[in-house]
Amino acid sequence: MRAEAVEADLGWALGTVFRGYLRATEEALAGLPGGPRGYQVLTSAARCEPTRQLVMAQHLGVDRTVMTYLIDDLENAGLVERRPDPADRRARLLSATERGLARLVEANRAMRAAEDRVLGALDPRERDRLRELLRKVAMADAAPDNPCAVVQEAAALDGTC
Amino acid sequence: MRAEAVEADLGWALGTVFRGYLRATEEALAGLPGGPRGYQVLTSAARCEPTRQLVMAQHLGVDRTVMTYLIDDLENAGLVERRPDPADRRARLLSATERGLARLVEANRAMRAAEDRVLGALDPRERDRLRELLRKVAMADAAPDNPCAVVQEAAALDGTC
DNA sequence: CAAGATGTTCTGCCGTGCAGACTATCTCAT
DNA sequence: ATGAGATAGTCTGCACGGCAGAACATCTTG
Repeated sequence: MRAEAVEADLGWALGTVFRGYLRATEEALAGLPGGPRGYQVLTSAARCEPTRQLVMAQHLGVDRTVMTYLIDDLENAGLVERRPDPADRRARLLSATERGLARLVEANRAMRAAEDRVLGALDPRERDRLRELLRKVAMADAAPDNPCAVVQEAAALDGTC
Repeated sequence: MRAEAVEADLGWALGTVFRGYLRATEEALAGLPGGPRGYQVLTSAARCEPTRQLVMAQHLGVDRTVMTYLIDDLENAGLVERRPDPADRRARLLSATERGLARLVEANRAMRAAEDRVLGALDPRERDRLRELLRKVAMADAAPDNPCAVVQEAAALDGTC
């Protein structure tokens, strides 16, 4: 016996799909500060209640120090807004501006198409399954101590703020 | 309506899972030059026929220039071997040494455990499904013009060299 | 044999993650 | 109330990896 193929390696598949995703979305997010990361920050900032920088950074897997200038760029573009938290003036609450929301709607449309292009090898049923499984793993990984995230998300999904 | 949650974003899920993978495997691959990338190179080098650097780099999504010192490190550790291709002396053929194969077997064992830890939120059936779907997307993305990769892999998997 | 293409390596630039320091603010114990 | 320690955000400096471009050896084609 020699060895197994790289294609069987989870890391290879993850990395390849991730790179494909980055490639496919870079044109969909052209002009948006921060690229995919900026898109995720903007999406998070568009939630019902404003979120603190650090909480958001941890949830998105972005370093604190990177978060600073990532938000700087988005703020300079007029897409998000930083406000001191009245309950803790050390913290800054992040929320999307009207312009940011409009830009997000536009970006969402482009992203749908890009994501479908990434998953082009799968039929619609498989795509949903893959999204679901990835999300399940990611949720468990991102918030082992924060079960309310699921509730928050459900509330956000049906649009009731 | 405000917006959808980040958790619904494919990029967020992919990134989070990918980071979780890197975190989980870094101890499994401790001491192996290049970390996950080195592991993939070593796995690829352990194939039946030696492969050219550039071909391998493209398949693994590694930059040419990075591939150079990645292989340098693995070669210095005595795990892989560079030889000029007799058919084209510009190219270098990469193959794993005996020591590299032994190290790979050891690494594979540790990686199995690490990968299962990453997918801990899924039951065995779901894990297989996720691997399968990811692999399908990755294969289509990595080799849109190289259908024989599947055959090569099948040959490698059953150990017939 | 000349001209262009290709594989590998090297150099330099940039974006990103990370560690550490610093300021402003909060919390808690006394 | 007040002082000690913790925390949010920012800034600086370092390291690693991707990327562009050049250099060199070699192959291929006319």
